[in-house]
Amino acid sequence: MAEEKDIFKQLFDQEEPFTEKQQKIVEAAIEMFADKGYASTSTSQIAKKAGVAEGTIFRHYKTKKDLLLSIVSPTMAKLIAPFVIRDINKVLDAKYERYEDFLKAMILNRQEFLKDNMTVFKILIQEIPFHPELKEQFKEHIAQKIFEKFTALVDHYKEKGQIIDLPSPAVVRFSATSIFGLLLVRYVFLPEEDWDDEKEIDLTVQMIMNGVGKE
Amino acid sequence: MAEEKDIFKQLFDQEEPFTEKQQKIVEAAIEMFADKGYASTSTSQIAKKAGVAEGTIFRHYKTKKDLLLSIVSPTMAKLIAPFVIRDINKVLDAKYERYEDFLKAMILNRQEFLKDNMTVFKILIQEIPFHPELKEQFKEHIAQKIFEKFTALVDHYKEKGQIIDLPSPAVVRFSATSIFGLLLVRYVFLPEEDWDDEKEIDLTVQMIMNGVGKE
Amino acid sequence: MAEEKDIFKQLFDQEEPFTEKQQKIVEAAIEMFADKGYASTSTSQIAKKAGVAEGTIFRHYKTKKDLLLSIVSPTMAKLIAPFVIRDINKVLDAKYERYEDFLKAMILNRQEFLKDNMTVFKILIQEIPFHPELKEQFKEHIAQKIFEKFTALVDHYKEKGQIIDLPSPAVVRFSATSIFGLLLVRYVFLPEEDWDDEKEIDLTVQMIMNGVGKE
Amino acid sequence: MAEEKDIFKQLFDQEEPFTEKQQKIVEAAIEMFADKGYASTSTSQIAKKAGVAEGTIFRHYKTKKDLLLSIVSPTMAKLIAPFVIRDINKVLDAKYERYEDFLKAMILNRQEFLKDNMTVFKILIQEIPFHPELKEQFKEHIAQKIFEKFTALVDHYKEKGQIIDLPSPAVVRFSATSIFGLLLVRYVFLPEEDWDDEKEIDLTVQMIMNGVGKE
DNA sequence: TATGAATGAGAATTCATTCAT
DNA sequence: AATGAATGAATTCTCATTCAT
Repeated sequence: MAEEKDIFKQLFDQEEPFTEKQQKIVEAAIEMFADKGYASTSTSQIAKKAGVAEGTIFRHYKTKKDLLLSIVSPTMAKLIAPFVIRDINKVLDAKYERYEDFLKAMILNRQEFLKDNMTVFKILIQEIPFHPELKEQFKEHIAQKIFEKFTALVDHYKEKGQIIDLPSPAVVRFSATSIFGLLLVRYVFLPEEDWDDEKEIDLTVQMIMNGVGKE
Repeated sequence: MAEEKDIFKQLFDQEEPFTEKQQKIVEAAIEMFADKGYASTSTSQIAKKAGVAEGTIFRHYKTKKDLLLSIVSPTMAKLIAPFVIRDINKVLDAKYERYEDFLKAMILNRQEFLKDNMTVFKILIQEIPFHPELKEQFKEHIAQKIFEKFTALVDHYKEKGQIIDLPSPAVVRFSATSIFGLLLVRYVFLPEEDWDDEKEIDLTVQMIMNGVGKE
Repeated sequence: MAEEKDIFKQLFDQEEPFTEKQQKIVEAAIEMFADKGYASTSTSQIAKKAGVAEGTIFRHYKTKKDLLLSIVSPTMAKLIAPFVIRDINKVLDAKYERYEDFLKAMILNRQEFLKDNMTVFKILIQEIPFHPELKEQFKEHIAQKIFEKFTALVDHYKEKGQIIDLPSPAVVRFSATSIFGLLLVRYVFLPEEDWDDEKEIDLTVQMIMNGVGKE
Repeated sequence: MAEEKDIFKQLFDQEEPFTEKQQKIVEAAIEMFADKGYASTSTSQIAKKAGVAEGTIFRHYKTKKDLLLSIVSPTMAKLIAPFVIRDINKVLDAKYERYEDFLKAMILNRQEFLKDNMTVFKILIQEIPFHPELKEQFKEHIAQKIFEKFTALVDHYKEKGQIIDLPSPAVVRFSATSIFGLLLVRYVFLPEEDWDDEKEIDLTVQMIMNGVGKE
């Protein structure tokens, strides 16, 4: 289990040194952006919550939008980190013989990541529609890459005779939206409910496999 | 096909008469709210786009938020219309013997509705997180009701031996997020792509059935 | 004397209707821009002096710079009005047989104009160096045009044998800076001194004529 | 030519030693003040252009205005240096028998000075209107002194029968504004043009002499 | 019903200056 | 001497809302 972390571990960890105040600003901003949305959060409110002068925010971030991007962009990158490693197929081949093992490992891993980044993820989801740059960034760098890799993966397991003969894109969309749906509901829509995460994941994987798996 | 409309037909149709200007205002607001978000759209921009004076907006809507609610609330109501009719089970019993027939009919119907209300639906999805009243309204009146009815439906088809023995809530969540995922991707995330709607729906239903269907 | 006004009368008089508040804003802005300079005058100070809300300024002028330009540009146009009338030579021919008569009439006329527009003229002079658009506007539309017309005029009086055989541009520059110098000192640098305007003008014309006149 | 330098040589040469950073700051400030004006140049921009930290500026100059004055005041003093030497009349008597010789020598000398200090001179001219202290300083110490000495000079040459019988102040103003006009146009307004300096000066002197000279 | 000028609270951002290191 | 993070007052500009016409 520990070794799985190796595969999916976060690839981008080079954070610049933050001053104490800057840290406070980012924390305050994350909390407020998630709560009320970027557009409805004023820099003066952020400053007050962070316990700094308003000017201090603009010493570290040229604009309010810069602050948003500095929060959201790294998370976007980390979100797809597991999919950008080279030769993912070979690695998976060695590690996960069955599609469902891979699915479960991946869900667990991304869930772990989301648990730690739930708030920023919420901001990401909420703000993407309103910021063309974010949308673009997301589409080109994230959605595209995940889709490609995932399709390759499905092809891979298809060849091994584990997946039924449906168009790979459909399988991918189905698998992805199933997982995305679970995580969205679990962490964004109804985070306050009691969840038996292990069981939910098992069920989801099981149902996906029933849907696309071959005997 | 005409009869299906009977079941899912829209229940709330009592619109007050709009003046021409008011119509223009609402149209402009819908377009801009969907595009840039409620908080980032100014009443002056709406007025300009609608070709009316700024004051005119406030003749018809006491506040900017009133304008938002007047747009979004009716759509929320209509969205669940199919699920609030009494004795839905009996009706379904008579009409759709199989779970998958029901699923397909429902998806087709809601898709039709979304096609006509895509923009407002987008606004609804985008603004819910930022407006506690909307969130509350949505949770209590919409999600709750759909979940209840849907669970009853699943129990209904379970009794008929068409659904495997998983906890009904899990089946509901799985079915719902699969459908919701499809519609979300289709109409909110990637509306510009070319879609073979009929086929996508069939595939989705098929996979859901593979996931939860018996035999 | 009244007829001279005909020749040099202001050509651009189409002012849009100002609201009372707008008038107040412009008056306050003119006074303060002249006194402290554009950059050192804040819109809140202008608003206070004009007795309006700060927002009102931006209802009438999109930006602070717009306010400046709306004040300065028309004056720039009016300043050269006398030189843009067609067939100025013919008119002059009929009216002023001698170069010095023309000079005196023109100085008197422009002096009249400056007396009425001293403050805006001061702003113009002071702000031109700091605003590339103004500089450009001034160079291309004003300086250029005056220089051309003036050169033609000098040629005209040269042909009549009234001006000595120096390069026309030099004569123009000398005449112009002599006049400009007088007006600058009189109205911008030392407006508070007691001046015998008639006499100063006569002296200046006399010295210019001594400098460039024949015989 | 070397001896002329004696007469007009700069009187104030005691500059304090500048650190390298300080030098950079002053250079940056001069360039930016001349370009955008004092009020529109921020200390942070100066710091960036000078390649120093913002705080460093305030190590050397208590305030931003101090920085301006430290740049502008010495130039103001040097500008009138030639006129503050005692017994200028006697010196001139010995050196320049004719008014026009004196004029030409002086213009050449001041032109040399301006050529080396054009940028600071531009700042001086541009900022005087906005800073009462500067204005005061200029009027009392500069304009006043030049005017007095110049008047004495004109009287001096009048007695020698070289200048016609006009009121000396008028002659002074005329001569001064002619020269000032030339230098202003040459170095502030149109510095980029090609100038035949020698010739322009000769022409100006000639025209002044025609204007005020006897025979 | 419709207008649009006017408002004042508040938004993002800039700025000269201070101070601990 | 030099730094650069921090400040808070001030600046330009926006915005939802009001109201006399």
